[in-house]
Amino acid sequence: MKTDLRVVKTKEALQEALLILLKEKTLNSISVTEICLKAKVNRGTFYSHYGQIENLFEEYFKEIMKDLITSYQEPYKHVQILITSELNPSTIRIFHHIEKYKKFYRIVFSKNAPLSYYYLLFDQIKELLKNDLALNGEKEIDIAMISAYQANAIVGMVIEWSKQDFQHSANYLNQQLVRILNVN
Amino acid sequence: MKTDLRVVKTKEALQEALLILLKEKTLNSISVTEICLKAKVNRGTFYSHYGQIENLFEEYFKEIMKDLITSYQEPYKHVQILITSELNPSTIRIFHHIEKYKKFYRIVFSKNAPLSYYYLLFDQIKELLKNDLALNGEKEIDIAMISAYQANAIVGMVIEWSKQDFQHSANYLNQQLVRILNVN
DNA sequence: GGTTTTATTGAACAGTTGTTTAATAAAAAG
DNA sequence: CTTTTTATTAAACAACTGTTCAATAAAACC
Repeated sequence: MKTDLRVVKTKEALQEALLILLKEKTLNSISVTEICLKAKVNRGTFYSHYGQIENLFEEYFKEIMKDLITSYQEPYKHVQILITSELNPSTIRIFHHIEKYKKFYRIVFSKNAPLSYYYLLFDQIKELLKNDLALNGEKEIDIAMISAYQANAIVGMVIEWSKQDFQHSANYLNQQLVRILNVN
Repeated sequence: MKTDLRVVKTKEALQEALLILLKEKTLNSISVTEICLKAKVNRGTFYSHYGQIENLFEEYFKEIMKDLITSYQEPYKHVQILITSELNPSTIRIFHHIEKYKKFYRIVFSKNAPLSYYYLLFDQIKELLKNDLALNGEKEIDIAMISAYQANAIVGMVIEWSKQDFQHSANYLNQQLVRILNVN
């Protein structure tokens, strides 16, 4: 099962066309026709690969998710002493990753973005946190539930952050997270 | 500034048409043309009021949000065996409300639903929780952040719940929430 | 009840959508 | 290099979109 070169080419062309158009206008003012025109790809070909523009963006967003994983796993390095013992230091990197790609997260968190983008982020953070999850003999806890709880709590902060157009620094978010966790 | 009777009538007609169509097919297979045909309303009139179908559903969803508020504020009755350590009396009402309207929350949490629905729910829960928020002299905590954190944590559980098509009971969700809060 | 204001209508518009078809061109396989 | 396989293309399709316009009808106002 090789990947046909033609497929790779057209997908790349469509990806790039979308990125170019996103610099000029908003995601849902962009039409399929327009993307295909810029990518020099037949409209039928677009539909056979993606079906809708959202799926094209989603494919790009998956690349960004890869950066989230590596960012999360990369320990300390960029952190300036800050940390308390209460906070899992890896968590820290999530906010920095988002700050780095805030241009795209503005789209992800915009009102008419489909939930599918949100879910990609949510599922990824859930997965990352799940590995670090230490349940001290709490047998009755539904792992899926507590992971969803913790992951989405962090995304909640990001939503708040995005609503203020990412004015705060990533470090501020970390600081707040530490304090919130200490309240409980 | 009175509300013109004609406006009320057309909006009601459009609302009802949407609800009827939602029983037959999914939200994004429904066209504006179709709604207007069923509502006996001119397409131009639809556009002058809503612009897109999502806004029509949003208006309906706001009605459901009113139920969330009254549900949350109404004193708790439905439980037979009341174990105080296992019950979080305020949040259980949120879970019951969602269970009651799960038919609509399936739409709200579907992959291609716009984030705007999510935000309506999130903002409402945030608001409800904010009133009950007791910060014991934690001056440095950003109220907006901790509210977003807590509200979205609960919504996170609901996402997980919806991904299992609301198979669990509202009581199960609440039980889990209590246990999760005790871990911290 | 008569007048004024304003929401709704119908019709038309160019443009987009999503799908399908046979023809073509490009890659893979031998 | 030749054959086979398969992705892409162009063209055409009915349907839907979003917008605009003057004409009409229905409320609001006094």
